[in-house]
Amino acid sequence: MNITEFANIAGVSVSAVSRYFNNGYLADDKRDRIKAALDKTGYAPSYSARTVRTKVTKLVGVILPKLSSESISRVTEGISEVLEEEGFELLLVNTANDSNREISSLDLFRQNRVDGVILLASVFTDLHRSLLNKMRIPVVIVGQQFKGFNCVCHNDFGAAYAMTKLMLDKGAKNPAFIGVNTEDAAAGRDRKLGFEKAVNEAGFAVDQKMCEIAKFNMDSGYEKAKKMFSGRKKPDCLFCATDTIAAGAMLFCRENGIRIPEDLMIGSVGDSRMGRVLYVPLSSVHLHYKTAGREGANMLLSAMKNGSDVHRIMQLEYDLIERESTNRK
Amino acid sequence: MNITEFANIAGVSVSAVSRYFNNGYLADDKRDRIKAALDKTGYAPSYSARTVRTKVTKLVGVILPKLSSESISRVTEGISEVLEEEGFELLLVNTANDSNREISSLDLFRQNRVDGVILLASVFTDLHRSLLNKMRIPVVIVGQQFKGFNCVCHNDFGAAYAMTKLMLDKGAKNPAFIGVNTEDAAAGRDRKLGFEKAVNEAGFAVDQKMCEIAKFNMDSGYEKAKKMFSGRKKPDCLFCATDTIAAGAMLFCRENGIRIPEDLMIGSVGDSRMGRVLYVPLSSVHLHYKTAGREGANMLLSAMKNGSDVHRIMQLEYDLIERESTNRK
DNA sequence: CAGTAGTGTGAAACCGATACCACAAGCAAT
DNA sequence: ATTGCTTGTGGTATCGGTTTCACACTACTG
Repeated sequence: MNITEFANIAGVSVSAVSRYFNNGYLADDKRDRIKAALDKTGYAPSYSARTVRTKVTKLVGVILPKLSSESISRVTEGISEVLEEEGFELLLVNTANDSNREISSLDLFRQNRVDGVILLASVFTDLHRSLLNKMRIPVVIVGQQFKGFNCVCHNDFGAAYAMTKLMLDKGAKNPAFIGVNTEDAAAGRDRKLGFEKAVNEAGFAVDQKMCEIAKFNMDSGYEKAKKMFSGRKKPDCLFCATDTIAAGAMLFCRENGIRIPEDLMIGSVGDSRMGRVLYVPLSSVHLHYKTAGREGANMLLSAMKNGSDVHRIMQLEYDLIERESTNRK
Repeated sequence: MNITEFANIAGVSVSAVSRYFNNGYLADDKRDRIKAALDKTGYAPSYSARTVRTKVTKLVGVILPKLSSESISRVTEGISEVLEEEGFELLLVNTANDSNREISSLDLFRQNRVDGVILLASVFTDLHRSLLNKMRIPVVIVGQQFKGFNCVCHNDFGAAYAMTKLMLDKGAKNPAFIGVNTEDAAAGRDRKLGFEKAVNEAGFAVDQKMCEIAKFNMDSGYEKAKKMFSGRKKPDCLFCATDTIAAGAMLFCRENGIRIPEDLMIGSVGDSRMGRVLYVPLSSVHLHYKTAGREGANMLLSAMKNGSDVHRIMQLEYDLIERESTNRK
């Protein structure tokens, strides 16, 4: 059923039906007739036909590296809360950490498929920059700081610094580090830098032999902890870039009789739900993921409304959460 | 830029451009000219215009109750893997456990917005049934069994039965239960029934005073465990409908000196990542969430292709995972 | 009472694509 | 020589809406 057929059934003109769904220049009797016919037929106008004319899709593209991650799904939840409130729907693309997929979906969105894009990516390249510059619709990047674009990010540096400092203040002398790929500027590079700054400020030199790079999963955390403890020098505090990595490292400690926090303090970033219930409750740094999603969505909304070319960067702060794993003395 | 303008720039007819993007009846020289013009102009055809004519959106609507749940995000990941492979994109609606939102988004999808729908809902009502019957596009339900519709579900009954039986076989005599709302036929009702069957088979009567209904979160699990242990009769084994609830219950046990598994065995369903690293590693039942997503997507794909009216129900099996929390004797 | 602002109307143009059409050329099989 | 099949072609109708337009009718305002 299309608008013409429906208009005939309702006994009004096509224009009247269109006006019914849009502005209000319509007499009450026609409004009633249309409402009645609507109940009877269940007619609903076609989104795509409308979009052809208006160029408005009421869709926002969300590009993310994976779905089954607590931090990412919290961000997404924040995004969806705000956007659904405003009548937008989410076109989700899971790139599975594949950079090509990121590029190709940005390219897809470049067409009149969505009104705006929210991008959660971990690694940004020049290719990203040139593609993002070509976008004719607003884009907001969440979780990373990428100069010249709208961003909502966390204070990853500060978070890592604060957690490392906490452990050093408690008397640790041999700090160790398990991070992630430093091409990831937020979770990789900045958290490493924050760790290093705290170590240096405490009067120590960063021993790169005590620094490992892991993947974003538990097994990798386990393996890196194993490697670290196989050396001669034993660390007495360990900073992990994510809770998941820390959980893996803890697993190794438990199996090998390394007591936490007596022999080794452990702290990380992310404050995931599991932290509370680990065999030693994990000190972590809470990042406001959901807020980041909400703010990113708000930023996008205002960019879509005003079409402004001004780019804003918003950095969210953190909360240090102390639990048993750093509770020495 | 539209197809006409682009065709002029490329020096070919509008039809030629359309054919370039669709079927292949096109001479090589024109193909080359179009390719060159494409590089120069960056033209891309409009999806909505195409959809008006073809009625194909290449979009699948996914309705889910929340995003930040490990099981749901694993299902979604499975869905996205299969559908993106086939060139479909996901239109995600997060209903935040709001049944009205479920209804309204089904209604939205009823229009020509998507080619098919995957529905992850926990509670099904008659309203759902009537609305689903009105859908003119294929729908697949994942995680629940709803007669008369395409479903991919888990053996929730069997999973709960197996876990409870495991604990009873180890000698437990006072089984307790913390479940979820039984309006949720899968995680609520079936897991309760599975528990009850195992208890009855072991020669005990189910004591409804030892059965609590919790929400899907850790704090709720904690509270219900507290309530349960405040009574005179103390359970010696506890089945929880989800790992998260079990984790909350464990938290209570730890705080109150209840030893696991010596005083209380605990087992649950879901096999989430945290189970391995809880202070007592948690026995659980692995459900194939990601596979459910993949199979649901496959089912939808074939329904969209064949437009078949035959409804299939696929039930996935489970794997019992034994860890410390049930390791008595 | 003229002027004008606001409300209301349906026909027709328009949005940007694809499907259909009639027709042509090349080639192999009858 | 005729036929049938495949490949290739551009013009145009069509998809299902919205926006524009010219015009009509009221209700104020000065």
